[in-house]
Amino acid sequence: MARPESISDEDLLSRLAPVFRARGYEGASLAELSEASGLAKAALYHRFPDGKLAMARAVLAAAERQMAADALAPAPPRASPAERLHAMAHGLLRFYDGGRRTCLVDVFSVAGTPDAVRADVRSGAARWIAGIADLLVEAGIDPAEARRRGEDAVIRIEGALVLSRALNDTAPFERVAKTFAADLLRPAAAVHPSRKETSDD
Amino acid sequence: MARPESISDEDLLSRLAPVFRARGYEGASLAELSEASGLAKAALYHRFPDGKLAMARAVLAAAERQMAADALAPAPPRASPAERLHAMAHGLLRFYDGGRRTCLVDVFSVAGTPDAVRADVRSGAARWIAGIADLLVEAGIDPAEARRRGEDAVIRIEGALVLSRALNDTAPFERVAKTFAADLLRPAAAVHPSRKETSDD
DNA sequence: GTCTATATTTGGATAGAC
DNA sequence: GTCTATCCAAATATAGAC
Repeated sequence: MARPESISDEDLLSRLAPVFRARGYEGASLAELSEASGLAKAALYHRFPDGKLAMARAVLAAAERQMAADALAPAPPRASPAERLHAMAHGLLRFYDGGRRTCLVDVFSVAGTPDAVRADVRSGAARWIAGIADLLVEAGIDPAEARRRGEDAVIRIEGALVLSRALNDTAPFERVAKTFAADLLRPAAAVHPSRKETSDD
Repeated sequence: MARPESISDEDLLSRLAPVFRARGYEGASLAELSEASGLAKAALYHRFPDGKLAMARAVLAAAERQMAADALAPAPPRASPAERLHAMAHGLLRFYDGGRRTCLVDVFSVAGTPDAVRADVRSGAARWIAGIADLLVEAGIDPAEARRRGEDAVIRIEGALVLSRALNDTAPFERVAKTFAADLLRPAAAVHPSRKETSDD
């Protein structure tokens, strides 16, 4: 521990990520990032010449890779869509630590975050939705409906994370995870036979 | 414009609110708050001796009042639950500017926000859920189920706001608002007869 | 490749004039 | 009740030794 030893990029990102997750882009100070990583500020600038901006983008990219591994494709592609969706729900519970972890899509999309990061968030969220929709299409769901349900899935995940955080109670997120697969595979929606689509305003 | 004229508390809060909404607690700087309000920093401290903390709490309290007026009780109490829920959906669209406005429950619940503000958010979110649940009970829904649906409503609202912000597209929020009333009043849920509740992990 | 030390700007908050 | 001017701490970022 006496000598400065190099830390791998992967390890480094895994230590920086919790700071960005918890504090958001603006809230994550270099002092905190330095302490969390065990590297002095100048060393962080050596690894990330573009500073905090580059750190945030790298953390976001790593999160997307981990999400893809943990949640989008944890079950073998040969498994049934239902099995894969249950595996996805399980992966989401792990990825978000049962609802205690903040989602970067949430904290990095607020104003004040640099545009480059926000653009990454936008494309990442779109890929996330598309990934879920693809799975639902494989399950025999109409593409347009699959797209809607992919959005619904992300909406429920993000909303449950916000509510669990606000209430300081993981129950909402756990409940959403529990009904995740069934909600996405529910029958043809049977939309209110007598009033098709609610025609308000 | 020559003489300093007093501004009403209500007007003042309505000018401070967008800054907190857009930037969150930490992101909202006194420089921005000063510019948005038209008051010098020292004048803001005269109005709010406890500084930014007091401003945030006052803005949050005002938002809760406006939410109560716009969304929770815009339709006459005599109206049917379905009518009141449609009115609520309409009020939500207005309150969140069609999905362009951030929710304070989201941005004020992140770490870095003072505990006093986070506590306000927690109780406010709980009241919000309870308000919706009460309405559903009046509609004849079982109290436990009404509570769940109240949480679901807030989850969908918060999630849709996050997604609309992340994608820079109001469509997700608009879609949630459109199906809001019908989703909350849907039939008995008919929960997956053959596998009650998904027994994973 | 990491460190200590520092430059520079911006943050929240105050003093005191009017 | 608002202003200008200022204080001090913390922010991002860099210089230069090792």
